[in-house]
Amino acid sequence: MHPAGKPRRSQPTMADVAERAGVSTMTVSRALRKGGSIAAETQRRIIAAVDELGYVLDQTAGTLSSKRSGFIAALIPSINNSNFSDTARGVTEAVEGRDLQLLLGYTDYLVQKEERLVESMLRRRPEGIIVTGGRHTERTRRLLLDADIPVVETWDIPADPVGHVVGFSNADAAGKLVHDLHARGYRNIGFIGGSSNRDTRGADRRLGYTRAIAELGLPRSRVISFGKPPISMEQGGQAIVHLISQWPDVDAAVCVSDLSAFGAVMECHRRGWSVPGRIGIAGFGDFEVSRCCHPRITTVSIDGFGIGHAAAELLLRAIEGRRRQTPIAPEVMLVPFHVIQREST
Amino acid sequence: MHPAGKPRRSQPTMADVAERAGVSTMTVSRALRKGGSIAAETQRRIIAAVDELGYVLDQTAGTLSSKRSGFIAALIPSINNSNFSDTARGVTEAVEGRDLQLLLGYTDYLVQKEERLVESMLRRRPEGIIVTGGRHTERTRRLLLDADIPVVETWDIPADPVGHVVGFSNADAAGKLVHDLHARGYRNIGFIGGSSNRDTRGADRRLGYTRAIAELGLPRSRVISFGKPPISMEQGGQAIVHLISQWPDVDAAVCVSDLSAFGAVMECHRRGWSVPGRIGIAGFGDFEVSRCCHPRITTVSIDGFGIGHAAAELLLRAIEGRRRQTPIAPEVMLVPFHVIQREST
DNA sequence: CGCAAATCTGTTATCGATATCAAGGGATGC
DNA sequence: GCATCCCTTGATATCGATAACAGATTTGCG
Repeated sequence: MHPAGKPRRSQPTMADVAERAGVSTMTVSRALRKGGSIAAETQRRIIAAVDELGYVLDQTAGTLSSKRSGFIAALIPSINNSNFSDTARGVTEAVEGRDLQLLLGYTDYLVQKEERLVESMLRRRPEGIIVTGGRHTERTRRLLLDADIPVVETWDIPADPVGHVVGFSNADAAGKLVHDLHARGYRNIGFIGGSSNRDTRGADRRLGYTRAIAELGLPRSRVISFGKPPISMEQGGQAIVHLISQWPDVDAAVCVSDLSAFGAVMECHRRGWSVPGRIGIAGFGDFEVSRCCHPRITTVSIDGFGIGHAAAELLLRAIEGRRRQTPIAPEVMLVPFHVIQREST
Repeated sequence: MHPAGKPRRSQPTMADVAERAGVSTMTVSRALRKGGSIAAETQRRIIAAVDELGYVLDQTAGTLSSKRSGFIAALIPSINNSNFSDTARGVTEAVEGRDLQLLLGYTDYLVQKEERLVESMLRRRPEGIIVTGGRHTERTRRLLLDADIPVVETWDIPADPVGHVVGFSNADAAGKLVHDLHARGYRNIGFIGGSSNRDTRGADRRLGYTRAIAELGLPRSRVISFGKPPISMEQGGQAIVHLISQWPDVDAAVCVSDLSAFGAVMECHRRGWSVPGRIGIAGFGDFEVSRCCHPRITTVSIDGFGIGHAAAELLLRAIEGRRRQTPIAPEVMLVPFHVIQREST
């Protein structure tokens, strides 16, 4: 692979390339980046030297001198949730083609972990950062503000945003779902969610449920809190059993996400409880599994990909604005949600 | 947030901290990293200065002078597949606590995209890299070899590994599944997969299926290739309809992954075809949906988390060995797979 | 033909940290 | 009491690229 007789001591540097091509490092630098003014012949020679040496640009050094790291950070709660992986894809696709790289981090729904991640991201001087939700530790807020880079919060409408926002009200969305169920005749509606507020969006959905129940004057709210959020399919199955045994008159269940809704539907199936005959079940998030299973599950559709894409576009505009010395004003972008009526209710 | 009357011009540097604490930058550097010899009182003063200034270490500069980037790269095909997200979690957890950060990339099952990703990762000089599968472009191989860092290939057993390996034979695993179905009395076994070899592991599974069919002397193989890999739940549902209409005597279907198997099972349900009465359906990967749906789906269980964890451990050992000037020899670690017999066959 | 503009390339300084070596000062040992 | 060692701190050089400016060459155009 390497020229014999000349043992490589370490990675070749730009100086090695420059020497081989008979030019200065500055010329090499220009040849390797678009937009540099350089003679075609010189460029050809340099590219050849790069190939022969197997040279790979050291972006670390470049970042230091140009003060542009060339990457943006995005933090999402979980890699396993298709809503957030859609968002990550949206960000990825929006960033594609630009000379920016995406660095992803997973907070595991924990604000403390978010704080550690934010700091370790900032150490690498991202040009912008996308976070999920509006609840952060005090120190996280301070870090984000002091970092002096554009910030976008997603999947939520924070009361006191750190920077820009691309999100929706989880409470309103869940409330809308409850109202729709009510309109279809359901009266004893329960809620299935996780047993802590760790998942703040889940907590907001429960809030929206409770509020809607009150608005509609329905009997006291029937809430099953089960398992560490985000709750799984399996836990959804267990929770529906609890719900029905605790309040036998329940005629519908709103689940904190499609995963638990799916688990609930399948468990009912297994026990011979008809869905929606015995009980209607609705989810949240419009995961593929809800579209595909039998019966198909009523849910709230959120365009996770769109959120990611819009957040990234907004971030890029903000970064661009800052580069041009014309910062843009903080924006709050509301994304729509839709209740999708399917076979399970 | 900032001290009034003293407008910040830019991010504070270590020199600012040093000045405020009345020490040299070298002392600040030592105070901020574990293991530096430093007086407790000095450290306290420095930490105080850091807090007051809101200083965040610039790791870019640190990387340049210490020649240690402090991160490892991992490339997986897709963020949406729970097998690979499990692997990513395994890597994350193995890396946690060490002073290493994980940078994830998604190849979208495309070797060309992998090549671009590898290069852009290498630009940032990772200390090691984990890739998925054993098929790469020539240039990717060269980049990885020239990079002179530990490499681990996962989820496969490459014929000619680039570095270390943590994987299993997808062909053998699929073959085992077919043999088990045969043992249970199935004779007309079909296969449902994607319509290209873009997903190399999927292609290997099809190969294992074809080989097993030949070994068992079963009638010619019935393969439905449907949709761009990785095929979705929805596509699995469409494929099973094709399979049955094309070969009405088929009595079992092996699906390239649990997602398509699930889609197939649900579609059968919808059409009133009993599973496994009319047809047995098996998947691959042991996704949560297969454990949870009704009927539960027979599948091949692979410990994706374990693969990630083991790959990271191996990589860390290799990195450590290299630091100590005692490189470790290339290792091939086989991970077990199990056919899990469930209700769908 | 001549001068200005455009194109291409090189020199020098610099980004912000850490490696390395050296030195000051107090504790310890004999 | 003096040498030795350890602990702590600092000075200087350096990592590998790019910014900014300047110089050299070519091109454009009246």
